[in-house]
Amino acid sequence: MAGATGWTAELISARHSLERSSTAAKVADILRDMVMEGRILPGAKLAEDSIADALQVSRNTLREAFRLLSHERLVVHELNRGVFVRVLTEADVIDIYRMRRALEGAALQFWGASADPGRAPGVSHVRSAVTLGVAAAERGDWDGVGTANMHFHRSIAALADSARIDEIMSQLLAELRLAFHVMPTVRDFYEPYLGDNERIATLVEAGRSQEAVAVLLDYLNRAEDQLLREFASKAGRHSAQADPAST
Amino acid sequence: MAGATGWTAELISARHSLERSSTAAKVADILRDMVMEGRILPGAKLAEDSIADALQVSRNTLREAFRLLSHERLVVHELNRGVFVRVLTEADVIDIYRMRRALEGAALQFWGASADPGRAPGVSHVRSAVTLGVAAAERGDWDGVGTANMHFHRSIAALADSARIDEIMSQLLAELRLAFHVMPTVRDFYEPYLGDNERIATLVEAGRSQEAVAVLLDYLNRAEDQLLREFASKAGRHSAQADPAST
DNA sequence: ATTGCAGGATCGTTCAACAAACCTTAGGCT
DNA sequence: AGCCTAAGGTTTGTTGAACGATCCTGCAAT
Repeated sequence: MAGATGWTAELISARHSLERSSTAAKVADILRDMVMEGRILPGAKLAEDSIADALQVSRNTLREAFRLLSHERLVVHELNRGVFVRVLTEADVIDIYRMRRALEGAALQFWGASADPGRAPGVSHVRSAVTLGVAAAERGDWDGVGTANMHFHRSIAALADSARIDEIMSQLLAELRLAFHVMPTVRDFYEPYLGDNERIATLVEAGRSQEAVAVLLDYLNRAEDQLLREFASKAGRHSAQADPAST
Repeated sequence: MAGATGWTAELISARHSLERSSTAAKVADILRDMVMEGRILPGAKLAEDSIADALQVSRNTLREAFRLLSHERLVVHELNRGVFVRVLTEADVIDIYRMRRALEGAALQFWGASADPGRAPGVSHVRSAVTLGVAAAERGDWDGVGTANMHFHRSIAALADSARIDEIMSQLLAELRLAFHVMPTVRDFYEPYLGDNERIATLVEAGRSQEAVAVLLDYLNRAEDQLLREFASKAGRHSAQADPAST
């Protein structure tokens, strides 16, 4: 680009590529991607032998990768039975949204109030996530809207400026993606909330954090309800033929 | 139907007693206790060979135990260098207290408001933690006061009634115990806060959650400051001659 | 329809081995 | 002396094989 400074910046951004990582971490990366993309569905068993064979790693290393993923709650480990892709229950969804209310709400209320321009960088990230989502919606890219929505909520939590909160937040959103597999189409899920995000961003920029919290909590309530409704309807569909009384 | 369901319910409550655990988990338990009691100090290296030899387990299972502990942030794993007992930095303390403000504050504000007796159980736990602390203080058991204080804050977070929040909270308090090793005596740390806990409990019982949040946040500020001061004085003692600018 | 009992499959754990990365130490150079 | 380099020993990362323990499946028996 410009010159010498462009060099170093480029190098820094490429630094992660030479951050060595154990093969267990790489294996975990591969499996995580497949789970998140829905190529391995919740409830599926991850057999040690077949996966170790397919990836050409030893069972011991694969087991270390499993530990990493179970720590992220993407898989569950049952003693002597193996590991399975996590199946979210209604209780999980309720719990996750309860935590989101706590983290995002607190971030907005305690740290979103600083209206002075000195702490604007965090707020500007919120705004850019909103515009990103609007742009994606305008070109009909509902997958992009979903990604932007995640950015939005992560930027809300990031107002607290805490590495731990950021990490937990990413983990919660990753978990939720397991639940999104029950959604028939992502559009129905994300479309209603574009306006909410915009309103929250505006309120934060105006320093009216109390009102922003109110909108956020209302948003979380509706999103949670929608997910739970989808869960209930799916459960109904499944137990219909599992009912043994009709033989 | 009434009789049969009573049976199974009782069985479910006793189910945990036959929950077997892997040897890796047992090894992690042993090491966790030693770290928490200060028998292994922060910064110490946990060599695989010697520990595996002492505990009579294979290196592989020991490494699985290490994963568990590093997930709890009690040890850190450096690639090709080994695992070390976590050394908390000032930045860590700041971050942990930021998270505590978010979780405990949100729990108190969003879920502590329910003054109806129907949701009293959670509030009663807060109260009993307070009386436990007072009793310990009266008999001079300052270790007991510390334990009661942890119970108190865990019961505050438990108002949210979320398994995830409970887990994170326990983890944060466990991490903080690593920092407490810098405190000369625990009494100086806990004594000033007995009154705060009592006041918070009373406010919660009265349904005045907004005021309770204020007291709690003030408490967290002071506790954080005290810890950071202790950190600074210790660092000063260590690097006194490393700073050539001041005379 | 439930119970009891093989047989096979999978997991938990150990062991021994080797390559790779790290740390220490001894020389060699200016 | 002080600094760089190279050799050697030590510890970690990963593998492959092995064996007991546990779980699952199918079939026979009541």
